[in-house]
Amino acid sequence: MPRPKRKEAEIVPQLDLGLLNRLVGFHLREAQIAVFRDFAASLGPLDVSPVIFAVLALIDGNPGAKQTELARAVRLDRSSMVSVLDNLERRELVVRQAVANDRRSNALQLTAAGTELLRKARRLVASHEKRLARGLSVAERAQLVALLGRVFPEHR
Amino acid sequence: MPRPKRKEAEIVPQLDLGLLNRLVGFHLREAQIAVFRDFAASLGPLDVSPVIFAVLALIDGNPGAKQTELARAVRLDRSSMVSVLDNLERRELVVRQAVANDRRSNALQLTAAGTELLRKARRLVASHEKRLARGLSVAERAQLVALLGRVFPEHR
DNA sequence: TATTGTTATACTCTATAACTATA
DNA sequence: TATAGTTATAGAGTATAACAATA
Repeated sequence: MPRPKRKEAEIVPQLDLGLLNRLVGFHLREAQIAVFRDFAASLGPLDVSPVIFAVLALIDGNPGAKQTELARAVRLDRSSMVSVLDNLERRELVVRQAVANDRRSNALQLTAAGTELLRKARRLVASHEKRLARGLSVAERAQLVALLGRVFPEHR
Repeated sequence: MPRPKRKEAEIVPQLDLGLLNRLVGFHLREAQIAVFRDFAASLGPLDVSPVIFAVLALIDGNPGAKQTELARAVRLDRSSMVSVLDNLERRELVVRQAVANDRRSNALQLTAAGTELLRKARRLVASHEKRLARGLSVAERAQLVALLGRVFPEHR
């Protein structure tokens, strides 16, 4: 059986990254671009972005949460959260419910469809996470999470 | 001397992050937002974004680099690199030079002003990096960089 | 045919400021 | 006065598709 012809090792000239190679910020951006693209490829068909996934998961874990609380948790401005929730409500995944004591606030709840979509999304996110950390052991992945959590802790 | 009145410990209700807390992608986004904001606060006055800094540093370390090579190195589309370089050329930080053998390509070079701006930017980036990793030891910071470099290695 | 740079275009994401209704 | 949600608006950043010049 003949050895399969080896594909030409396309020599793509790579630039010297120099000092960039030592910067946390640079690698953070690189990693985030790759992760975001894989996330989009995997969850895009469900029309679920990272922010939407986070919002659905947060409402699920904190039923009755207010818009401003959600906004703070995902680091968006209150006004930006409005369009996210408009989107989710239009898709009948979330409802804004009236709050008894405070007629200014909305209490957010998942609909049955929202819960169901979240269930599907969670499965896709789980395999996405597995993919992105394919080269890391379980301990290394946990350590990456821990180290990331210590970047600008004063901003949390 | 009277003990200074302690500031009220503002009790801000925090949502339960649930499974988000275990996701690399979630923490990556959190960290990047914080890092980007500090970068902008520090280098915004110089009108230097992360991409612009990377491009200046890359041209400095790879004089004569072509636009497409730069685009690949910072993970932008060729067409997006055009506006970045239009910006830098308008500010007389970079010049597009003709290439002898290939009349399709441009060879990028820093001007004296570009070199000088990069020098200032490097100093600001150095203190920015120090700030973001304030809570990490030197070894931990290096490990964070190493771990980030192993996220989606197949995309590099 | 393939590559380099370019243009026109459009889209996504997000913030700011000002408004309203409540508290 | 302060807060919750909203609206109108604008800006940054990026990609896609099509094109001309050149290889």
